[in-house]
This record gives sequence, C-alpha cells and structure tokens, in this order.
Amino acid sequence: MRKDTAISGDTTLHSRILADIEGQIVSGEWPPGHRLPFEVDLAAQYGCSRMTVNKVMGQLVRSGLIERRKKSGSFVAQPKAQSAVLEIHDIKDEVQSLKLTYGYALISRTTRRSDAEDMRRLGLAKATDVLDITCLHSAGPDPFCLEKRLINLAMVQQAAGFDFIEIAPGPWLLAEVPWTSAQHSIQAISAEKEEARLLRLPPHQACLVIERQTWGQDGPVTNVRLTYPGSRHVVTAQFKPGG
Amino acid sequence: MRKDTAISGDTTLHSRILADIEGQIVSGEWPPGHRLPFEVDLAAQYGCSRMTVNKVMGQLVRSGLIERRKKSGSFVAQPKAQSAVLEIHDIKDEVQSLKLTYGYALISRTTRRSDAEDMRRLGLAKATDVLDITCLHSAGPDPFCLEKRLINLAMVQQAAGFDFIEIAPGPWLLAEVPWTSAQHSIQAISAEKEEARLLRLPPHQACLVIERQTWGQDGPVTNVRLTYPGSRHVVTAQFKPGG
DNA sequence: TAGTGGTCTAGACCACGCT
DNA sequence: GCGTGGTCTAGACCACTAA
Repeated sequence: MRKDTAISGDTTLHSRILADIEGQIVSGEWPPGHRLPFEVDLAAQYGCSRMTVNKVMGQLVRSGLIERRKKSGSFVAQPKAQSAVLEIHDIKDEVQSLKLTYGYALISRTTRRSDAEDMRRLGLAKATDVLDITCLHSAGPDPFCLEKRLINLAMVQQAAGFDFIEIAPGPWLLAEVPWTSAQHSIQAISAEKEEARLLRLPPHQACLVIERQTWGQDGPVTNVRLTYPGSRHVVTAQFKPGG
Repeated sequence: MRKDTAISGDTTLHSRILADIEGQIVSGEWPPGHRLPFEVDLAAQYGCSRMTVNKVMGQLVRSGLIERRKKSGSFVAQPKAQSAVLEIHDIKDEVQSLKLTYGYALISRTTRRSDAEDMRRLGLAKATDVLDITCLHSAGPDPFCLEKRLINLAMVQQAAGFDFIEIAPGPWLLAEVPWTSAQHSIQAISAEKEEARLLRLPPHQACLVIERQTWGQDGPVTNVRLTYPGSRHVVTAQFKPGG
C-alpha cells in the first residue's frame, strides 16, 4: 500500500486514533466496562496496520484509561485512584518565576558520623559520614524556604571538598551526582522556634514541609527537608489522561 | 531472520535494551550530554530491527532520561525539574489501609446560585447552580478529614436528586461523571475556628489542605477542599525514571 | 482449543535540521 | 545535500486465557 505520511488531517495517525478513542471515553459514550473494538477491527476501520493501533492501545493502558485482557479484549477502565504529576522545580527558578530576586545563604555546614536520626532520614543500613547543611533561600527581601539537607558522603565523596557558600546543594548535586529514584512526602507542621526565627515568622505558624529522599544506583544519596512559611507556598499537580 | 521470542534472558527484548541503557545513564557512565549510539547501530548491536530500538528510545524520551534531535542524535538529558507521581487515593481506602474503621457523616448540603467565591473555586465563567456539601470522614473514633465540596449542577444535574447521606460525594462522582482533567494544590494553613471544632483540634493548629479542581469535557465539574488535621497526614509521591 | 493481545521484523518514505 | 529520527506497513509467531 502506498504510504501517505502526510496524514489526512494535521497530526500523526497515532494522535488521531488516540484522540478519537479518548474522546469516546471522556465523553462517556464508552462508559467504564465498555469493550472497545478489537485491534484488528480498529486497524481495518482506520485503514492502517495493527501495529499502529497497538501503539495507541499501549498509550491508553499506560495512561490508565483502558485495561486489556487476552482473549477477552480491551475495556474502558473503572476510574480509581487518581494519579497526578507533581512537578518539583528548582527553588531558584521558582523564585524567579515570581519575578523576585533570588537569594541564597549558607547557615551551617558540618560533617559528622551519622547518628540514629541521620540514618533514619537517609535510610542508611550502617553508619557513614554525612554532611549536614542548613541554608536559606530568599525571594526579594523575604525568606522563602529553609533547607535542611543531609548528604551521604559515602556516595558523594566530592561533597566533602565543596563549601556550598555560593552554590546551593540542590543544583550542585543535580549536576554532580546521577540518581535513580526519589520519594517525596509533604506535610503541614507548626514552625518550631528555630525555624520560625530563620523564616521570620511568628512561632507555631503553619508551614508546608516537603521532604525528599534521593537514591543513586548504589544507595542513599541525600535527604532534604524544605520548610515553606505559612500558606504562602502552594504545591500544584496536574492530571490529564493520555498525557 | 528467525524470530526467537523466547528472549535470551527472562523478559522482552524491549526491557533488556531499556534496562541496559538506563543502567549506562544512572550509573553515570553516560553522563548528561553524552550522545547515545544511533538507532541503526543499537539495532545492529542487539541484533534486532530498528523499530524495536525506536520503541525503547521513545520510552526513554517520555521518562525524561534522554532528548533526541534529528540529524544530531540522541543525548542523555540534563536532569532538570523533578517530576513525581502523586497518587491520590480514595479516602475510604486510605483509612482502611491504616487498619482503622472508616466513618462518613454528612454535615451540610445546600443548593444555591453560585456567588463570586464559588465561581472562583470552580472556575466558572458565568453563574450556575451549585451544590455545596460539607462532610466529615473519620478513622476509628477520630476525625480524619474535613471535606468541603462544590458541585457544578449545570454539569452534573443528577447530583441535585442525590442526598449524599450514605455515600460520600467523591466516590459517587467518580462512578457517575466522566472527567478529563484535574488540578491539585497543596498548602499548609492554620485551622479556622469552625474547622478546628469539626476536626476536634485546638484552634490555629497546622493543617494540610488539598484542593482538587476537576473538569469534564464540557466544563468545570467539582472543586473539593480536603483539610487534614495537624501533621498526622502525609502526602507521598514517587519518582522513578523509565517507569 | 481458538481468539486475543504482545512482540518483533525488514523493509519503506518523509521531514527536519546540521553542515 | 544528506543523515537522523518519526512514522508506518504487512506480515509473523508466541503466550495467555476465557470459553
């Protein structure tokens, strides 16, 4: 068959088929549990090969819109847990996107043998040397975020020789150390005295705390706890099926 | 060439190639900016067709590990904004996974013409009728989460005839209304008097507030604000490249 | 056991963007 | 120009599983 890659429309065949099927589902015309046409039939309907349809179906599965069972067919999925994509930006970018001048100040930097709390935060099995950094990110004249970070020196030897006076540990680590996975937790706390002082807040003010634990290929790399003052900071996440 | 789908290993060819390349990247052997072999060369190296390699490359692009430029080739991406997947579970499941008995109580349910605040929360362009629901989810004997929800009756007519006494609006909407996208925001607040009373908290206690705005195909469906007491609730998110 | 999805091939043409 | 990725085909075999 002659290939006319210039699709009869504007985008690729994939996108057109994908959009069609997504449309059927989100409009409710194909409710949860409805069985979609078989790959062979869709291929015939769109006049394309089965593999093209298969690719689309793969995307639909990944986005959670459909479920597929061999021998039975493909079905519109029951919507269940929503999963949203949380974008975690660099703090500097975050501040600058608010049209404020970004400031960074190192508050403390100490090296020690990891204690029980350090090992818990990093998820260490046995004690190693850790670097403990506290620093403050500011937006214009105001404190923006307090960062308390632990770096596992067993994984990041070169951090021992870096002062972190000019460059924040976040971007430095990102450029320096390959990492494989991360886990985030978000909670609300009342600011403790020391935090409140550094963030120039009244004591017991509600703060948003984002804690991120990062692993490299060979073990824990770093744990960072970012404390954002009051309700000034908002974390957002988007969900869109088939993204 | 004879097809031996029984892969020389344990999984599919895809997975093997994907794992190999991911390994090169996360181990740091291929640092950011490094150019990967061309598709043709990888295909030759693995003794497979170019399309198989192409599929893998597509996954690597989607997971943000590489960037591809025509004529230049494929390059290991500079790690930038981290994006994590936030799983937003049903509150009932959340409570039950803590081995606590789930309880639900409707506190108020009123219908009105949307005021300015309603329109802001729902993102309405012009006024419609809205259903305003306040309810409480509990875990064992304790309040777990306060839910304040608006439902756009122009989009969800059938909600007007439902009492929400036995069934919480969240699961009801999930089953009843197809939706296309959602946006979440998370922030820390100090509990106001009314919230503190319902959640049985001392006033001004720090609370985590998750607000979710949901759109259907034809417009705003619902806005829900979930207030979790104190630092008892933690939202978690996972990141794993190439997931 | 037969139907369905899962995977793969060995080609092909096209568009884009370096050089 | 020409090399690279982007897309697509018309087959094929296999594994799984529901009937």
